[in-house]
Amino acid sequence: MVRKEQLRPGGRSARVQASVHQAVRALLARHDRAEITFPMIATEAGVTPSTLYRRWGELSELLADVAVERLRPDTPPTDTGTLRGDLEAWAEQIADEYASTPGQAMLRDVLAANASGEQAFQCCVYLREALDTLTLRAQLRGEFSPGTESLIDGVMAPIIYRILFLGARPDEAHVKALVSKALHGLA
Amino acid sequence: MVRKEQLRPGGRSARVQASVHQAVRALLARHDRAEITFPMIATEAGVTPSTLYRRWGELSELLADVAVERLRPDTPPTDTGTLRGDLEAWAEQIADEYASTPGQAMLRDVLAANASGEQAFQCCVYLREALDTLTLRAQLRGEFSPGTESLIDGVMAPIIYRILFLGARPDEAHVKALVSKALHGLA
DNA sequence: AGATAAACGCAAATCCTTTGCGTTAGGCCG
DNA sequence: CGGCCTAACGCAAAGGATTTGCGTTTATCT
Repeated sequence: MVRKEQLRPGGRSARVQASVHQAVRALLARHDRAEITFPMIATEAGVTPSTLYRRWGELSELLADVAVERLRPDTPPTDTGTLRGDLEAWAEQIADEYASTPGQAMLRDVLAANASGEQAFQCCVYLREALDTLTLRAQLRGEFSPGTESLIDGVMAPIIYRILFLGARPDEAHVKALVSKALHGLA
Repeated sequence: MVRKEQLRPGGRSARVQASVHQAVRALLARHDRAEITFPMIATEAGVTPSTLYRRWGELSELLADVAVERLRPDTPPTDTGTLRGDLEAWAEQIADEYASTPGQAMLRDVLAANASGEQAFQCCVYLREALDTLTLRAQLRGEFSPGTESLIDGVMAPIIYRILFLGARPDEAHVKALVSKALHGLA
């Protein structure tokens, strides 16, 4: 039921969307997500509940929208001088972000809404773009990179898997081992 | 709100639980999961809705309970004679099962309920047990196995990651490559 | 067998969700 | 620039879902 494609880009629609997103962020800060409802968000945002029902359909869709926006990286991955260093630093950062309580909640929101949405895919695109950046950077240095797909399989997937199913991020040594193994496979 | 620990094991409680679980499976077979509600399940199971609300609290908890039961493997992984063969066959089977439409829905149910439950962990335990079996089997043959943790990182996590975030399982060649890489790392 | 409390059924009250209709205000074209 | 078209919204009523108090059933323990 997400209608981003046919949304009018400017004016009132945009204001409503911004107001609603901000309301969600504000409510997430002071309530358990299980308590949050459309009427609550509507009051906070100054709109009527029916607007939310028509535009987002389900609460999980709206929460996923907000989560994807929060998961979008604001800065490119830091440049440490080597692919190994870049990967280690970036993987640690992602692990911290996604394993935090709000991070885990955002991951779940994004996956729960996936039935009818594309948020999970978009979330995955962010990771892929970052890995593309690191790979390109490595190539410019003359280093060899195993490539984005291998890095997703070897580094990202294990980290995300452990966060989702075990509720805890792998420790620093484990992340380094994953990076080593991913870089070791090809060379 | 899951109270399995303090549930009375036998008698009426057990009958209600069985009836409710069966009702959920029946409803999942003929309705979209978005349409399913507690009152609907209650009617199908012959109980009152308040029983469901008190015992499971949220619909996602009940759906996750049913999903975990369905994801529990009924047979041990097939023995092909080599660890590589075992891993390939088992990974293919898991990929098929989890990537199917009901499989994806079950995965999402399990993860969505994780906020207050332990279903995701239990689901992960099944995979770990199967990998333990394969590792033990390999050791009895005199083969070397990289170990359960490495196999989770190298084979299971990438498969599950791609199913969850991309909505599609890796193809057969990709799975074989994952197994090869996992077995190649140590030796 | 009797006591105890968990689990359930029932029903009322509350809240969420859906939906029809009128109004507002972007976007577009003459 | 002015007017048309319709997406998006607000409002309110109707329909379900959820919660909760209370009495009853029944599993468990002594």
